[in-house]
Amino acid sequence: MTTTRSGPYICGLDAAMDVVSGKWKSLILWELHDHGARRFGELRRGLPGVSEKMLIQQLREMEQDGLINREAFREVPPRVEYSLTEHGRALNEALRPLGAWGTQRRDRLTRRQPGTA
Amino acid sequence: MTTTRSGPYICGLDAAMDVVSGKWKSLILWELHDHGARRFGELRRGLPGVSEKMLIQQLREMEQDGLINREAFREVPPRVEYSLTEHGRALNEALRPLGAWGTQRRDRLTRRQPGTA
DNA sequence: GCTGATGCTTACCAAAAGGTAAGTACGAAC
DNA sequence: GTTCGTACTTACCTTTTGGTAAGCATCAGC
Repeated sequence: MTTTRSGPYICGLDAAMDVVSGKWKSLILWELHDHGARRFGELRRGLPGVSEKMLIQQLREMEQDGLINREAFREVPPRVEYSLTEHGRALNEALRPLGAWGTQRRDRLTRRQPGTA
Repeated sequence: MTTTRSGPYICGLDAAMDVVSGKWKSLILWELHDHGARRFGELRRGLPGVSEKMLIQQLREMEQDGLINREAFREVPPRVEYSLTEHGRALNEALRPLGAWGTQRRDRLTRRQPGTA
């Protein structure tokens, strides 16, 4: 896929979910928001359990969707830095209430099923 | 699966995405928010393209996750009404900024690729 | 006793998403 | 010339998700 995704969206939420769904994307957004520019390897170490293939795949899609910037430095060994674009930062702000809701939900769950979470 | 989902969430966003991801869930939330209580058939007609299997599946998961109520009336032909719980309403509120962001994104896309969306 | 309406359930299949493991390119250090 | 570190790439496989189509249970109306 060489262009940005754009299904026949029914509503705005639809269009946002399309961009944000993907096992690691919200975590990548968070990581970049927290640390500013990060290298590929730093991201990999920051996301426990992600494989290189998955990480790159999600980064590429997010780049195509205009959420992040990729800057490659022509050095050896290579260095590549990822950072949020303006749209990415705005998305992160828009996700904040959802994150807060999720935190409350997680608290509810762990209080009721202490061993499961 | 008889209990609520609860993976080992990394952050609140994670926990929220788990509950909201699923092709029709955000649309169901929106539909219930818009119309209040709705019958199974009304929801099906309100979501263009959804199959009965998918609709029920998503409704069951959302019920288990405490987002919606299911009320069955013992009539013939049967009548079942779905409505948002308090948590469901709170989730909808938390999704509002994300929906707004998505609407902006959709507008950007349609302005730049007029035939694709 | 057949049809219709409603809300499911089931079996089976296709597509998409995700995971594993190995390989590549580059030059610097040894 | 072999090893190291970085950032990928590729082939192959498994798991998850979504879709299709048919069937079921109930009773009212005809």
